[in-house]
Amino acid sequence: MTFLSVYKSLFKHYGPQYWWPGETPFEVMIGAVLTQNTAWSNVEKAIVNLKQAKSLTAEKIAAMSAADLGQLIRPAGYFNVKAKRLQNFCSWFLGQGGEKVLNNFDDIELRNGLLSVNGVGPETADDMLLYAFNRPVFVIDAYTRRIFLRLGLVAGDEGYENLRHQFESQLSSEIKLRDELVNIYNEYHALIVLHAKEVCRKQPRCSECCLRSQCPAAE
DNA sequence: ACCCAGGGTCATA
DNA sequence: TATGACCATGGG
Repeated sequence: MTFLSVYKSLFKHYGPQYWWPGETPFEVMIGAVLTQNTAWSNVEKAIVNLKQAKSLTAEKIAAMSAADLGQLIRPAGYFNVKAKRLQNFCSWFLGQGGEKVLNNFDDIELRNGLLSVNGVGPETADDMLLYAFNRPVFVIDAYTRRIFLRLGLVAGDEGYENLRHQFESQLSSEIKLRDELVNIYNEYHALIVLHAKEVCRKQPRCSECCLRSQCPAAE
């Protein structure tokens, strides 16, 4: 059993997800911060507010007061913390020269830059790298840990980087074309989130799970 | 009324 | 390095 075979099962069962939900790369970046430990339905409301206020740009977010920004993103929760984080990110984004310049950074350089922003941790940075910048990074989240621990493919207590490299080294050894690898990382993470939310939670019956033939925990 | 959600930072030991 | 406290809204 491999990471690739699990991916194939999920893809066959659910089909492509075409993530990330967002109209522009910048919207994806903002959504990545807003969705930290928060349901996506709440993030959507915050993004609608930002759009209605015509404030979904790095310039506007960096310039407005933290209090005003906090009110706009309030439905996303932790609004005081996230207002500051969004401003930290937008200041950095503008300081680097914006999207045009950042697109020329290599993968490592861009990842380190994102991680240097206070409020952007490994998962948020990888969401941005994969879904806004189309870079080949595998996103690890709580769902990924749970599912693959259950499948017996990981120990479960590895650090973030360790786990990410496990997925990346194995998948990149099987998929040679960069664009194809990016596409698989993109769909894979989306499928993991979908599977965890829509199936494991609502319908925790192994006999109905599309991964049952690969899962030691299934009857 | 309770539980959790597509994390991250900071203060302690 | 490794825990714990803290942040906060909205849906099930």
